[in-house]
Order: sequence, then C-alpha cells, then structure tokens
Amino acid sequence: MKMTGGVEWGLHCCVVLSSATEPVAAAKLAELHDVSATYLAKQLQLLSRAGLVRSAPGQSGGYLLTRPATEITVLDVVEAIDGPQPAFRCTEVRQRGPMAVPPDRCDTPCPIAAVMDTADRAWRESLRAVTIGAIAATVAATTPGELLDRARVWLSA
Amino acid sequence: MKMTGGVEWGLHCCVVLSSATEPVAAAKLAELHDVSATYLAKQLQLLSRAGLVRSAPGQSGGYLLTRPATEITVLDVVEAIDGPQPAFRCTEVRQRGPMAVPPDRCDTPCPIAAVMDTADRAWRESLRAVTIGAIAATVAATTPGELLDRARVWLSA
DNA sequence: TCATTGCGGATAACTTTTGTCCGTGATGAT
DNA sequence: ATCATCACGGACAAAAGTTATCCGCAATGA
Repeated sequence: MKMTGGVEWGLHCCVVLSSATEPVAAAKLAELHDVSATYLAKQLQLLSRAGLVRSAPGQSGGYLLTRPATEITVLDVVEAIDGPQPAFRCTEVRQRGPMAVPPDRCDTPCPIAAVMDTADRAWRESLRAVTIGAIAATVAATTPGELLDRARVWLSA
Repeated sequence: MKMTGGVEWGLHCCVVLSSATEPVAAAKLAELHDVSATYLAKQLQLLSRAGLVRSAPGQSGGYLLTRPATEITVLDVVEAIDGPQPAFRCTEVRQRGPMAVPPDRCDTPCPIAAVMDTADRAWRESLRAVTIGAIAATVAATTPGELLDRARVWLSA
C-alpha cells in the first residue's frame, strides 16, 4: 500500500503558499522543491479543482490559497490529490464460491470490511485534526529565521 | 492509495481457518472463496513466513493457524501480506532545491511526515484492536447456522 | 512407491503511478 | 495591439506495482 507521491508535494506547496501574498507560479514551486514541473502542475490542478487553491493565469499569475491556512486540513489536501476512496475495497468474497451466502442475507456489512472502514475513519480523523497552518507554524518554529527570510525573498524574485 | 487485494483474501482465509481442526489445502481455500489458486498460494506463503499459519506438506496437508484466533489481530494479517511499510514515505523534499535546509539542521522530523506518521499509527492501532476471533464470532452470529454447518462439512470433505 | 501438497523462482499480463508534450485560452506588461 | 507568461486539459509514454501463471523441488502420508 503506497500513497501517491503527489500528496507530499501538494502539502509542501500548500505550506509554502500559506506565507505567500502574491500568486506563485507552478514552475517556481517545482524549482523550489526540485521536482518535475509538468507533473507538479497536475497536482496543483487537482488542488485547484478541489477549491483549495485559486489559480491566476497570465503574466505574474500563479497559485494562492483560497482560504486561511488554518482552515485547510491535511485531509483536504490528501483527498484532493489521492482521491476520497478508502484504501481497502471489499469485493464481497462471501457472496462467491460454493458456500456463497445469498445477497439477500447480506444485510449486515462484511465484518472484515467494517474493521477496515473503522480504521480508515480513524486515519482520516487524524489527518483532519491538523491544518496547513499548524504545519507552517511548526516549520517557522524549527527552521532558522535567516533561511525563512531567504526563502521569502527567493519566492517573490 | 490502494491496499493489495491479497489482504482481503488472507483475512477471509484466517477466519475460515479459525474454525478448522485439520489442515486445509490452499486449493480448497481458493475454491471456497472463488479466487485464483496460484495467487492465493502466494498470500498464504506470506502468512506462513510471518508465523501466523503453519503449513503441512504432503497428502492431507494444508494450513492451520499457529495460535488461537483471538490472539491474531487484523493488523498481523495486514502487515504480513501488505508489508509493514507506512503508506506515506517522506522523501525529504526540504533538503532539496535552491532553498534546501542543510541535513545537519534537520534534527527534527519533517512536520508533514510527522502528521502522516501519527495518522498511520492511529490506523494500525485500530487494526490491532480487532482479532480474527472477534471477526469469526461476528460471522458466526450473523450468518444462518445451517450455512455454517454446510461450510464445515464442505471444508472437511 | 506415488500422488498430494507447500515452497520458491521466473515470467508475463495488467493496472496504476509518474512524467512528458503540445495546443488552447486567459492575463498583464510593453 | 502585441507578446511573453501562465494555467488548463488531453493525449501519450515510461516506470513501477499488482495480479496472476507456471515450473521444478522437497516433504509428507496413503
């Protein structure tokens, strides 16, 4: 089981955008993080479709967050890029084979699927509890101020 | 993000094995669940390597649980088949690009990775809290007794 | 002795992820 | 007005992971 790598990129981009006052071009975000520009563009488009970021075309265009970073959860970004589907998908094996239980007796959900679903909810709940703003605050608190300043300058250059 | 389908098969097999007194052949488990016999064999080998099931070669051989089903958690099966790796893998993007923070300043873990790690722990904790025995009990309680009897007969036949 | 069964490796089909490329349209600077 | 810059979307291709299949081997019990 592996999450798409785009999630990591998307989260880093949102953290960067949380301290941006002017639109930041996709190419700039890609260069900053040293990742494929064309592929990152795809992920940003997903964020855009999900309504997490706003895009401005044309010269001096780029991306900005649509709302305060403290109102965007990690789960928002994960679901925007990775999709809302749970990792486990029940294929109803109990309804197959020689001992198949008839569909009309399957009123209760498969217990196995129920367990996986509970775990998935716990996972999502955990991701929902943290915002981009909180992550940005941690970054600000743990990296040397000089580095942060340089980054800010580099971004607007 | 998608979990390997073998996890579902492995869980169903463990539930079946929890009420078996004699070894059950891999081919039989495959037929019972109507899945690929050769591929299921691979998953069972993973369970075997993880020490969850014991295998007996030769005629009238097959698989049995190594311990009571109440002492095997869903997480045990998931990790045996899907591997122990967390879904999110930090690639340390902060150490890349023109604004890379030097490795020696990365004493604290990447906040993004930390969030994902916490969520992963919550997920695993949730799966650890449920045993195969508990699932088997639910199955026993929600399926008609006649069906259970037929299955038991079919298994030993 | 022999059929049955699990084990491990090699292999291939298939799907998903990752990444590129190009044309289009919108925007602002000159 | 024109032009370079940018996001958007689709088509496409490469790489990785999943889902199988097949084979020879070793072990076991009938």
